[in-house]
Amino acid sequence: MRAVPQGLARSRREGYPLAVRIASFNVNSIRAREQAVLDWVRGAQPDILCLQETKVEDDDFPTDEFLRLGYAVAMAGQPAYNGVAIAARGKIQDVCVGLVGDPPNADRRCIAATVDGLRVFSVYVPNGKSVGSPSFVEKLAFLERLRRTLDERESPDRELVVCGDFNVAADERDVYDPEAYRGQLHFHPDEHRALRGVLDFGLVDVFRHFHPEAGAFSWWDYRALAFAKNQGLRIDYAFVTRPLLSRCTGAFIDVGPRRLEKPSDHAPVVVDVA
DNA sequence: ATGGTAGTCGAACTA
Repeated sequence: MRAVPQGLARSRREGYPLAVRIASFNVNSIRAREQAVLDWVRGAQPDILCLQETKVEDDDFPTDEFLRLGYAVAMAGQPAYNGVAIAARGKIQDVCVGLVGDPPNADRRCIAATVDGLRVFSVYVPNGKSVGSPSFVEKLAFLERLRRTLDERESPDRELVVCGDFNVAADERDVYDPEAYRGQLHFHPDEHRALRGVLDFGLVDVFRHFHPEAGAFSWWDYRALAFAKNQGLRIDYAFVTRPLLSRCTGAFIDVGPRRLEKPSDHAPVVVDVA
């Protein structure tokens, strides 16, 4: 009997490339959400899970709990704010924290790693606070540095997935009320330009590739009964290079966790690869 | 309703 994590046996198909389920989940505190996230992992069985807004220093991350489920974890955390991680059933290699051109002591908003030959990014783009604010300028600069990081370190000709909370709704279909949001935070032309800059590296929005219809959201404000009224935005994405897109078999947003008591304000995005 | 709720940290900040 070999000591192999359960998931690997499930993912490997003899004579075929690895079948992989990749997920991205802004958990809004991994400590507040620990049981909800672990329960979701047990049910959805992702092979690779990108986490955002873990809001915890690395020593306090529930690493052992993930290990018990068969996942290794690479993390880049800080106290109280931000924090990203990648949990995976496979071996996690070549971990890289931050972006090319980051200022010293930058917020922990990006971690990259290689899992079974697949390059994975978990990204938490700054919210931006309000259009034109210093934080908004930093949001645009972050997206530019992400593009620069991809240019300098990765290739659109190789299999790569960039997962995360981008805090930008890509087009009208991603906003419950596009006319009310036009020009506002999350739906501003400057944000769209910056997001397009990232995608122009050679990335495709996998969920949108499989679901062209409007009205699928990944985030709902905690306030004003936004979830009950389905007043949401789609701001969480899995972007993949063309070589990886050709192996993708489907994608979905799992609203289940958003219905629970004390949920994250985001729902996980899931991508399946043959 | 320039409000509303949630998380961190123990007042105010971020989202």
